Amino acid sequence: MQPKTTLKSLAKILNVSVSTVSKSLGNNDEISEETRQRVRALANEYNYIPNQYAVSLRKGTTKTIGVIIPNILNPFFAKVLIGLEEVLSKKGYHVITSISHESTSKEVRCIKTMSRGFIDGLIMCLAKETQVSKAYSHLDSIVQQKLPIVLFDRIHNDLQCDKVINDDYEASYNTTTHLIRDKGCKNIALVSSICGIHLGNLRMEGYKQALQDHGIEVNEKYIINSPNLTDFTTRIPSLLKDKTIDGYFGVNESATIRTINTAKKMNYDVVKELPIAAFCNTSQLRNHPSLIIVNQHAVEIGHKTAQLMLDRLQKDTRKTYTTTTVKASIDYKNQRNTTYKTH
Amino acid sequence: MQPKTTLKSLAKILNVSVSTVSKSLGNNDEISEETRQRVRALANEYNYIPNQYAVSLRKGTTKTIGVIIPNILNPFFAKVLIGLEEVLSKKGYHVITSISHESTSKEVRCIKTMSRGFIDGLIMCLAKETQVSKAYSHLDSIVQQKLPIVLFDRIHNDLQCDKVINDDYEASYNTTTHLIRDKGCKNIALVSSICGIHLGNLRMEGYKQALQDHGIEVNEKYIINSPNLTDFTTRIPSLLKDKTIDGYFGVNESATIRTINTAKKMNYDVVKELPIAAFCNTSQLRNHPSLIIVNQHAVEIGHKTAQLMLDRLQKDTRKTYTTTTVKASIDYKNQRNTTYKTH
DNA sequence: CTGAAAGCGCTAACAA
DNA sequence: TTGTTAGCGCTTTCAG
Repeated sequence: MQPKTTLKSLAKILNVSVSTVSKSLGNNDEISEETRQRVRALANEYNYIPNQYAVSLRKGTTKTIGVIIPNILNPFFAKVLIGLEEVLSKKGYHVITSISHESTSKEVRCIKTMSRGFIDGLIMCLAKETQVSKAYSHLDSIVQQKLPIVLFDRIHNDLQCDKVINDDYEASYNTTTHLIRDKGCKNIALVSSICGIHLGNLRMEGYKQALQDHGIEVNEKYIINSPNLTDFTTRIPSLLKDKTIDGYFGVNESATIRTINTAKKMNYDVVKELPIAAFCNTSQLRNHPSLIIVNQHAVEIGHKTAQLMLDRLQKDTRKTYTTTTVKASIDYKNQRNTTYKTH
Repeated sequence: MQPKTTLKSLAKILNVSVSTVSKSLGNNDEISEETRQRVRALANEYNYIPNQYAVSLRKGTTKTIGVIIPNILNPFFAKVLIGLEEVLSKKGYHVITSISHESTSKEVRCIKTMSRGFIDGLIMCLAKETQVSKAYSHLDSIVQQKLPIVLFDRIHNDLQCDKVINDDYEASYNTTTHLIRDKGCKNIALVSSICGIHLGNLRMEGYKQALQDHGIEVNEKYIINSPNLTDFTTRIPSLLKDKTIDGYFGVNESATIRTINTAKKMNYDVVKELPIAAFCNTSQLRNHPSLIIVNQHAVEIGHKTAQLMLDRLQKDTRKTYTTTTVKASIDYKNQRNTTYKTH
């Protein structure tokens, strides 16, 4: 290691006290303009960067936000992360990211490492296992510690914190309606591998309600709803062979991909033959010429989530927690309909 | 904030000194077994977690590794990240990630924030802009600071540090050979959007050499090599219309996706009609029934990179730097041929 | 076996 | 306008 540039070393060179240097760098007007300039010049020359650990220890604030996401390979989460970073880093916050790999125990571990001393706030999306088993006790302990927390996408309603979600029910309802009204579909198959996750259930309900509101009976034969992608291997082929089906709705990305690829293996290009709508963030699928994309506006979810965290960090006296909905839009005309609704 | 559990607070309760508590928790045998147990029990009860910032400040070591990747939406990088985390977190290291968005100035900013006080070592993949402009001076300053650094995938040969790469030239050579020998291709089109990146050039050379070695002349008409994806929009259609082409080689993922989707828009299912080989990490493409996948073994690149960092952190007296090659394999038979070669 | 004390680099009262 | 001092939470000599 090179002899590190610290306040002390700068002070020595300039023959002033450490606190003078500290104040100068903080542009404190207790210090004469002249001294401030001398200090700044030298600090610059020596490429001085304050030691974040010392600052944090002293100030009791860390200027870093922890983020826990379930799966980095899902581009939805990658995009949210980009959005988070954009607004957080602009405000001088660092972002440290951990991945729970959809497991509750990993989630607990991540929280434990981050939650004391290390971060000022926690942003997270619940692991699948956590939502399915409804084991939320590890979250309570964060709230008790008064560590600000913002949940996004997969939330736990009872937790006292800010939340950001999609309008999953409405988006699903509208998409199904679009397939019925504009595409003339009557027998719409639904594929989902997020059974058990709350937003998965909402999307399912939106689909069913839209069918009913248009006088179409729900047919369980047309629905694959299993958390296990391997179930798909056996069930998709029979679905695809059912020629009464005249439209598809992929309620999540991996289920959609699995369906399309299985079809390809059977030498059947579903996307070309039938209208397919899907929640989707992969560029691969998004650029697909004929897919009807449900755009979740992941980056904006990141922005909104980060903003809520920032607000909370500034004025945590405010006791009311908000749930913000970022509306998904259907990109069948390449249009963007993003609007926020706070309640 | 709840009154925080610190060494001090535990010491007070137990009526011992802070240092006794500290040593007990460190399982120091200066302290009697009995006392150690009492301390451990209480620490457990109060859910004590040491303040990382204080520890780092005191020890002069941070137990965190900074990672800079160019683009989180590229699943190759996401997978490397997973690999890095797996081995680093097992050794008690935290990982903080920043994204350079392929820009040199962002890269400089990331390095600046991380490089003093904050991290023990830096793992990075160069931004496209950095490689194209060959502006490497910001890296020299890290080396001067004696901060351990490991480069992966897109490296800078002259930098004195450990490196992990794919055998890009050979992988490309072998893939092209496979298309020629096993698939009977003679006129193989190549698409690339990583022109200017060193490994992009290597893959290009591997392709050309394989052609020549099999007595096939390189035809520039068959090659799209532009850093700009929008160029593809104009050039791909004429490529696709050229019926003398009997095989495709996608030298990177986004170029491949763009090509396949453009074909689809033209109602032409290339993948079904012709052999297509591609460097690829997206599950969407990977599961594609008839694609010939060049598997880069991204997760293992992460493992290897992390291991090199760990080694360097332990015994940095060793002066020689190694470049490790993780061999890519061609998954045309769903086989896995991963081997390492260190030179 | 246990404790007192110093100090990592920084900030912020309080003195001068 | 500048400097002195105390202390954030922790580890680690050194003394008892």
